[in-house]
Amino acid sequence: MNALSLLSARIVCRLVSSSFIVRRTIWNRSFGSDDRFEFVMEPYKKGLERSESCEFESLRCDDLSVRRGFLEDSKTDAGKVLEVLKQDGPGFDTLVALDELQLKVSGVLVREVLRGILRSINVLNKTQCAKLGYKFFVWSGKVENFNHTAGSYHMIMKIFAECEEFKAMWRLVDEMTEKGYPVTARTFTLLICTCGDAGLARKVVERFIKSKTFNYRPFKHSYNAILHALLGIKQYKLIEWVYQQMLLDGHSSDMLTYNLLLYARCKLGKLDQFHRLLDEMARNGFSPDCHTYNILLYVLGKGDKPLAALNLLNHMREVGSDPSILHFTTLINGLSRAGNLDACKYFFDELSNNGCTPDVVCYTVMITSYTVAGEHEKARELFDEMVIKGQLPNVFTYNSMIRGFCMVGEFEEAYTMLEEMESRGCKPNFLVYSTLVSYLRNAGQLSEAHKVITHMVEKGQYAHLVTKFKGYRRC
DNA sequence: ATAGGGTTAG
Repeated sequence: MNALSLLSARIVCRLVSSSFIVRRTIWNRSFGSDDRFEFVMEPYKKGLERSESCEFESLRCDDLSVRRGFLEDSKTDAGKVLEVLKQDGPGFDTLVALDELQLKVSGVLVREVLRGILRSINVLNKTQCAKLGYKFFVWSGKVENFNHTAGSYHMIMKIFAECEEFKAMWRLVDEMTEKGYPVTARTFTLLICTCGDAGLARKVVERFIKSKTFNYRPFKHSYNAILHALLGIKQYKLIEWVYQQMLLDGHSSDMLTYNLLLYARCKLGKLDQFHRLLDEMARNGFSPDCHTYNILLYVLGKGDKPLAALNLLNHMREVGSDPSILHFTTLINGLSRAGNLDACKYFFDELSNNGCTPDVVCYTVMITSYTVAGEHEKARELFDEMVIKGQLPNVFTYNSMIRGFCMVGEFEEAYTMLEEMESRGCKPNFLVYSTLVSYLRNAGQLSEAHKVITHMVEKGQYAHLVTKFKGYRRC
């Protein structure tokens, strides 16, 4: 019995049995809140304490403190540069002022300055940010004993992308090529992300495929590199097109190509084509590997076929490809999308019997499963449990919890969660704010929604994304 | 060494 025949077996089964459910240890809320805070802060502190706690290794300690000093100096210098750039305008010679700072220009300094500019971009200052960024980029590139890296090219390209200076991005790619910098998947991704229409995106792909300077390592050929980059930015439809180009160009698929295509087709929901490719793969003598199994588990989960998934897991063990925590997480995620919470719970309990330990991703997926199934209290319990077990919630976890509180209308608790993540050094991303704002708006709490946006902008974050809130109106 | 698991709401 192989995986392919298992998959085509249309076994529909829901595992609804409370006997599978092991009662979890529940966070004892009588712990003082300070205990809890300390507990959670611990892992974040670890990273900070490393340089202080190595007094017995004086050599390492010196290295680290020198390095830290250099980083801090670079940040201070970057601040000075940004101050100078702010004064740019008629009657102020920015380039002379930059020279007068007499700074030691380093890669770190350039990165910090460009990062600073990137952070400050908003709707109103785009043109100015692009101009200043480029002015600094050119200036620093001329400093003696300093050369830009491909990384700094990518940063200025990112600034141009945010400022919608697309032609300037292309000029930079030409410049990179002329000067012999490696044009990589990162360069490709930056360009493709700014393509509003499919036609333009195809042109970018064509240019990279034909390019003789495209550095597509570690992949065997540029097609796989491009397919992989497209998967990373969820451009599934383009993946199909690139795949067709690849075949027209006379390349044959390898294991990576098949897996990338399978992934794209399952994300597009094209299951017929998915199965066709799976058959073709088998015909060409390729056996499913751990990546393929992962995709298959997702498909079985999303198709609400827990029994078939169970069989596939057994099959994996038989062929010596033991399922890992990744496989269980993928499966639970799929089952959650199918709305089969009982099966999610079953496999979440089952993974420990398979030598796996749930990590932050797995807990987050399970918390999300409870949340979308409307079992917010269970989600809260699991959140507490993961903290006890030493798994550090991240921005995905917090977003899921915040969404849960919003769904049950507990906005005060959602704000508390937001404050908590901020105080623990977990920086909210745009999506976290977007979640809060959407739910507040839908609940008719417009002024509260506005407060969240103001809070976000005051934090100095994502000002350029304000217009991307759903139903945004200037008010 | 090199590819693999998780986000809105509509």
